[in-house]
Amino acid sequence: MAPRPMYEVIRGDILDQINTGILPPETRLPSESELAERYGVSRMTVRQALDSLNRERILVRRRGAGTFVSPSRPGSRRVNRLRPFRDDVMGDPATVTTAVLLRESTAPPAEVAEALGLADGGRDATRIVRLRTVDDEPAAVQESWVPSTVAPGLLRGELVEGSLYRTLADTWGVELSWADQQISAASATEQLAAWLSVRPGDPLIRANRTTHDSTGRAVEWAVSWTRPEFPFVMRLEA
Amino acid sequence: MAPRPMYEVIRGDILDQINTGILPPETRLPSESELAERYGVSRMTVRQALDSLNRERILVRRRGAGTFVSPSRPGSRRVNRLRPFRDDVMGDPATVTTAVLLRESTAPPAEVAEALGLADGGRDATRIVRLRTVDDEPAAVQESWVPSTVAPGLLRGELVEGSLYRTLADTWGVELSWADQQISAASATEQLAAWLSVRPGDPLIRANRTTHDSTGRAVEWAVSWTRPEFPFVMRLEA
DNA sequence: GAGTGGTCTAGACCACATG
DNA sequence: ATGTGGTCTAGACCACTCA
Repeated sequence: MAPRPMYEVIRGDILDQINTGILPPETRLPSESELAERYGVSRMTVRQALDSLNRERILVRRRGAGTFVSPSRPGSRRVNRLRPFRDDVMGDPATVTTAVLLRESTAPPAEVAEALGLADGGRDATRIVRLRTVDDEPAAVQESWVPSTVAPGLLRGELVEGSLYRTLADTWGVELSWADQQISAASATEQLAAWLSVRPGDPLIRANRTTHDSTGRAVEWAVSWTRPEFPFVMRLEA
Repeated sequence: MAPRPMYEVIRGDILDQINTGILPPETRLPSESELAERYGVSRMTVRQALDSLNRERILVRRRGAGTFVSPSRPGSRRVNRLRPFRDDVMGDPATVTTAVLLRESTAPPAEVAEALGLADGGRDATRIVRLRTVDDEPAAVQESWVPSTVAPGLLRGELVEGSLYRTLADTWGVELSWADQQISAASATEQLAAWLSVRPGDPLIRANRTTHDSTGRAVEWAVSWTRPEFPFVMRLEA
């Protein structure tokens, strides 16, 4: 028993036809009335499917003219989302690995302590430096700071699938909610160059962010250096 | 005559009541049937209003329970927006200037033509290279390609306040809608270094994007090089 | 003028949450 | 058991685009 609603079936059919190239970009779809007849449903049901695809910009609707496949390229992944590293990687990598380069418990530098809102008391935090590889290619080095008050014992336990976000959620019940992120550029230091298999001085994408949970508490401060071959992809909306 | 659709009227009423505090967070709204009766419309029309507010997370709907005002106040500022350069600059710069370094009409390279969806016919485009300064400091070089079919005559006219987006909107009625953007890093070439007052080889933020209008048509392909002192800031949501 | 999408109706049956 | 939202119908009139 999987009685999917008809509008989801129709939606899925259209999506398949777009992804397989049966419906190339700019193609006009059959009219609402024709689709309704073809599926044996009412026009309102067809509209539920078309409207949802229209809202996601996969289809473009023009009154009086018809419904068309959006001319945009299929790089349709949305990346302005807060989520684990591996979900942000473009394409379909076979393997995404994590190597922990360093893990220690220490007082964070002033800049980090301030971003995390750590007062004079309890300014202890866990620092984790990881190397992420994509298809055996070194892609990024990530340095994360998590206050001890958020995740006591993070120093010792295993990371769930190498993901700090998964670990915070599964082990400490931290509900990640939002992050403020800055993206810039930097030259590779000797150390970074060695880890990332580039030459010292080569350009890297530098990002830092402060991550908050659903209560608004800062739970992580992180900085990362990523090779330019692995750009940050995002969609901007008007 | 302002024949606004009824579902927009209902939507606006509810939004007003939320914003004025008449409907505080977590409050339950009247049921669909009751709202339908109150407004003298059918239930499907009420659903159009409630569904749209639900998609924006302003309302939360629970089957069998009711429709509620979302418990969290929406974050005040959205940052992942498509907008003119000066609106993206951090802080409160006194001056943001634009110098046009180059403007020509030519056939774009294959990569650009493909991104813009230009077929063999009519592959003419206008190329504009601009230097943006913030408080007299060179901040970014932007190179834009706009198909001649989108903005014929762009080669000659003035740019509205130095903004290509404003110009496209005001002069050609182009409604910008969304852009897919990639952010990476690159070393400054001799030319870029001279324009941006950095040394050749210094790291720069490299971004490229394809901008679409409300019909889904690609209207601009752009690449920019920005000094690391002017990072890209964004908010990530879970 | 013919066809399209945008809006709307007045019903219906269902799955689900709550008392 | 009652009421809620989720899905769906078989019509209708309108504004708009395009030939």
